[in-house]
Amino acid sequence: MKVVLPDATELELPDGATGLDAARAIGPKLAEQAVLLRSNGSVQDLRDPLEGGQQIQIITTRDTDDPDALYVLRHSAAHLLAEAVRRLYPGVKIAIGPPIENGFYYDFEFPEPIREEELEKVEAEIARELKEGREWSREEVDAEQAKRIFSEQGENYKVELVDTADGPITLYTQGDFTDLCRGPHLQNSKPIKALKLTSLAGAYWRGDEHNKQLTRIYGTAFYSQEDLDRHLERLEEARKRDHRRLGRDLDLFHLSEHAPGSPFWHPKGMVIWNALEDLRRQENLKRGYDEVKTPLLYDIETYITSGHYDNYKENMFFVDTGGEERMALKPMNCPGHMLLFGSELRSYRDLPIRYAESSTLHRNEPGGTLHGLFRVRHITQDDAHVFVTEDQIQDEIDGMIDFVTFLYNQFGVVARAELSTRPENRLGTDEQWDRAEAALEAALERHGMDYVISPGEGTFYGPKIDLHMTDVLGRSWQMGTIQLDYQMPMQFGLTYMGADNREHHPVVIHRALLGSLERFIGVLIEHYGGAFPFWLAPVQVRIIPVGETHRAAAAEIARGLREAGFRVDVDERDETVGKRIREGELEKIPKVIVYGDRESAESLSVRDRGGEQYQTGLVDLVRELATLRP
RNA sequence: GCCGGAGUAGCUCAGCUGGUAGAGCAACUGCCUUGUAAGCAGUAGGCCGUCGGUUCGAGUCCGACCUCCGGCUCCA
Repeated sequence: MKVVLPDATELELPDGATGLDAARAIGPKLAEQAVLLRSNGSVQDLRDPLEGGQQIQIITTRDTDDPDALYVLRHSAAHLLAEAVRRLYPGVKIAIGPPIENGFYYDFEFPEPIREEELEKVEAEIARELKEGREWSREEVDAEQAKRIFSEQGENYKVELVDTADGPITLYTQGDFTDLCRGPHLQNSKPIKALKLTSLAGAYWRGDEHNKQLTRIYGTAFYSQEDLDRHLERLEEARKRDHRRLGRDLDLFHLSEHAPGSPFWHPKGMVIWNALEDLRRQENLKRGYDEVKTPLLYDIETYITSGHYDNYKENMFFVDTGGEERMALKPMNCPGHMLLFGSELRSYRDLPIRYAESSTLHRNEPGGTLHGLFRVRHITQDDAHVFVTEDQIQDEIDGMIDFVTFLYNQFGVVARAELSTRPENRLGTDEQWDRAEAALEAALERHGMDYVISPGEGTFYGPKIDLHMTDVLGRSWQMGTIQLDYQMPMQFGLTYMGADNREHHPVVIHRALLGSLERFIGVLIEHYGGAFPFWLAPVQVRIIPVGETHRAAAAEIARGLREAGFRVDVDERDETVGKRIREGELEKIPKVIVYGDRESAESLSVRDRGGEQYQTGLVDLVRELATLRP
């Protein structure tokens, strides 16, 4: 048979030859360095037989940055971890151990809980394995055989995996350790030049909290020590952009144990908050939304009607009013907006009705989930509920996608869109779902947005589009959401009078575009690394008078800039110019003006963030700064 | 909520096997009169997260709780 190499030449091989055979045919060095085979974009184990006509590419230990090469390396590293743990902890059961972005993990059920300091011991055992060297062999077996092997070893998790596996069952063996595994794996452990166990965590078997919680050991591995060092450096750099750290360093906000999950916004953080609010308000008005304000506290009856009492109680804060009655803080704006819509007779001529509101929501998020500004209990969404007829859905969704694209473009942030479709348990007719899903998808298509479909992940009341962004440590957070809802208007008995002189239920679209202001600001802080663009910067211009005698003139310049609408402060502390410049730089202020004997209002000395300097007059500076506003 | 880790000055962190707490930066005071990323000196600052226990004695050992950090689950 013949296979095709990357340079389009053909290689003649005997039938049944493997990737490794192909590598040997090309050269012994290549065979030695080979780690896996890529064929038409998918990866394949070197020990797999090839098919005639197949396009092949041999990936080697020199492809140290190739994601697939790292993947296979880390997958094999995970097996070394499992072998080590099994040797050190008799009675341990092994579950699964895949490679992940930036590393790998393996889940175990330990007979006795283990502590983080024991990882060193495990690491030492792996080092010993690496020193001895391990070779992987691959074997294909049938399900019965595999189950027998693993039940003899008492590995019930593996037995369960075999039961749910599809396709051929493969086993990989290194030394005296055999694992159920799809592969691919390295030929041997030589390419693993750097390996580090990073953390210990609990993880539910099959990701289901009703199942037993296993112990997960995380680690990472590289083709060289330098690569590992670089990776650790990158992590360190990422931590410097962490919004929690920058929030304190730049004096934007703080969190207190007296109000867990509820940020205290400092004056400088409030500047950014208000800039977002201004943008939101201005655009909402342009796009036909009406701003409303509805109560924070409602009686339980309201939440029973909305379904929150049955479905969301665990996450709500209840308030004892002193008498019989209990009330609850709103976790969402929808019940209020339903009551508002229902407070008057509505005509089809009134629709769409677009209620926008960004008041405070409270959600009692579980303690272990709180996280800086990304997961809070005090939530402020740029929320809106739009009441439409079915015919208006398409245009309305379209407008929302346009809106959200506009907003994200203001900051140069990119979100990943996800379309969640009808779940098993749902309300409404299939025809309604067909139309609703089609409307969402058409809007995404029309705007040329990349999106993935999550089948069955819609809410029980309708499909939705969610927008996700990633933080500085690679964690994904949901930002904006657009949800179609046929049900809540019915629960609240909302109607409008149609052109046919009959009552109809409106459809409601729940939508938050930035998502929560808290989370969005968290993303912005990390996105800019604290160096906000001029229009968002809490302090836009700082003036540093060189000496005491320059303070009056500096104050005068500051007054002029403030009158022109800029945020200016003057650092007239009795510190050296060098020190004050350094601090301005650390505070990431976009423009620093040094004012001394050589300067005048006609000739100012301006320093850009980063160190670039130029001379300009006050009038020209005002003109320049005005162009930096959106 | 679950698993692991951590809470010492405003911030970053030292504090050994138990013997009454320390540095740098910040703050304050004085000197210097400052020119594009840290001038010099001094002073002050701590219920060692909270509560309980062991001990002659606890920052240090044990327990509970609170908060934070890394995961899991859940979510904007």
